[in-house]
Amino acid sequence: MTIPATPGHAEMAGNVNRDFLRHISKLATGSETEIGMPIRLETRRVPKNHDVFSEGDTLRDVMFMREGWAYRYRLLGDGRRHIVNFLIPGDFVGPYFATAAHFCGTLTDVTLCQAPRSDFTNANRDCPALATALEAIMATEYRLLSERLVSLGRRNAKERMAHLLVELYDRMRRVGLLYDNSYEFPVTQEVLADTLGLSVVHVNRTLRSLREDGLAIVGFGRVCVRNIEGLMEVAGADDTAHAFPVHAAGVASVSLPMAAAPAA
Amino acid sequence: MTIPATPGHAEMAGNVNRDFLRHISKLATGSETEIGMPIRLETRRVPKNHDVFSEGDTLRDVMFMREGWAYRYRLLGDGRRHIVNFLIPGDFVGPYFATAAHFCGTLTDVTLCQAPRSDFTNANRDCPALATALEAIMATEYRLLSERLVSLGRRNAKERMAHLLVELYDRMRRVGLLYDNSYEFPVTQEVLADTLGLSVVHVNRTLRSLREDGLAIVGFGRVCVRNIEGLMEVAGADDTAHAFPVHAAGVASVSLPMAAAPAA
DNA sequence: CGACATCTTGAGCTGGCTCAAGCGTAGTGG
DNA sequence: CCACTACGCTTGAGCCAGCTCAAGATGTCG
Repeated sequence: MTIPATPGHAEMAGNVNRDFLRHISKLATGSETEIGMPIRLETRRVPKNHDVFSEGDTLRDVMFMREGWAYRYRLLGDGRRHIVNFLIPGDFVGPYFATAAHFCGTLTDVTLCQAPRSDFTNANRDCPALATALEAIMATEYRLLSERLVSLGRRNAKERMAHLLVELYDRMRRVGLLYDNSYEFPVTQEVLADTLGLSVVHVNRTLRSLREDGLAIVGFGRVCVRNIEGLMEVAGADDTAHAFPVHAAGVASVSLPMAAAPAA
Repeated sequence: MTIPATPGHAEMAGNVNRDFLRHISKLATGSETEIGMPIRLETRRVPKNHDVFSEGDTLRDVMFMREGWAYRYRLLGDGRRHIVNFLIPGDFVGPYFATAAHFCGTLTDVTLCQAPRSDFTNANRDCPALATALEAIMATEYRLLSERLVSLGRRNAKERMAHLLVELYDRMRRVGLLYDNSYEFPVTQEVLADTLGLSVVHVNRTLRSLREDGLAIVGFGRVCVRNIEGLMEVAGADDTAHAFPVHAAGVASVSLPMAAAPAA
């Protein structure tokens, strides 16, 4: 579950998220490297089932996922929980702001790389490409979030589940963590329920239904996609077409200078 | 429904959104003004019930709401619609990206101010405060969106409705458009349904229920809040406490230099 | 005045919920 | 090495929040 930083990834130029990931990856290889500006990326480990930070925390550091799975969540007064988003290797953990607007918990042991927010802001100012890349990442997150919103608002249980599985299929593929149409998925049905706004029982039945339709098998910490076209169709293919590409014309040409920075 | 740019707003210093609003307001007063960098803010009008832009559009301009109500929405293949967000005066319309990820439609006649994305990017680079403010705006939008996500995932119809009304109460108040605990609300029950993931019929019953509880009266293009504490309690006060403040320590001290720019 | 949009209410239906029970597996401590 | 516990998965049964269908009222605009 480590970000592969092999030359094989060079073909994926033009994708900011991926370029940035390579960048992060390279930075994280050595314990600290320069980005034109002095940014020290530290490595931090958080064990499984712990919070990385809590709602309301003031955070000195900006963070990226290096290994493992985490999730953003919020709690309601009476104990109800809603999971906003999953975080996989390469994802920006944030927060975008010095004050965390949500909790962040781990599903597995997690390795983060982090840098003081102030350093980051400076580098951001002095390196337009970095700023653009970050903007792109934010835009992508916004897009994912609104896509999820559409799911909860207007899709039924099966469609929601299919949509989530396709989204993660795509995200895992982008970071080279898709193997033979399957990917690691350390997510219990309870967590899934809190993500999709369903009950655990109904999540179970929905997964069974997808399995019986030969679309995907979810369990034992993995998702095995049997029929990605079918899954996308259930998810609402028209919609996902716009949603998943990270891209964007205006950013495709960005090449992060620090991606070429030598590892220490 | 015009952004008031009266001195009375000076007391609200420290709130980026509001500072920025005043800034936009001032800029829009004259047809063009300088922001240290040459940014020409043009005014554009879009009539009621029209799209400002469509999903997939490549947009030359970055836009802000000056007057009127609009909304971001997405469509599913079979015609289902989901409304992601409402846009009120002072809001950044975006898109954050050159390619629109959603439709943007108007609920009333709308006046926008807009500037070419390229100009904006330059100004953004040369004016750290502007960049920070934009970042804050994005973070706020992200927060609103995840709050809405929690609503759709884990709140029932009444809670969702109350939450939305409180959110808008707060946003309208921030831009000085709250009058005697009521605000303009040019939103049909159908639009409301597509926002909250409910049916029109159930929206109607939910509004009746809130009315009968003496919490809020929604209709005739207005929301009249009768009992804001009660409404917040139904919405889940604990949660909203974190959600609504735009603020954030790290940004509170930002004072946009161009906010002081003289009108033409 | 006709056409259309919006709101309202009743009546019956259903997708997803709750409650409850059973099962397999992974620790954990004696 | 074997209880014992805890957690996650699975399935059945009954229920209900919110849905769909239907019809009428009201307003509005050309």
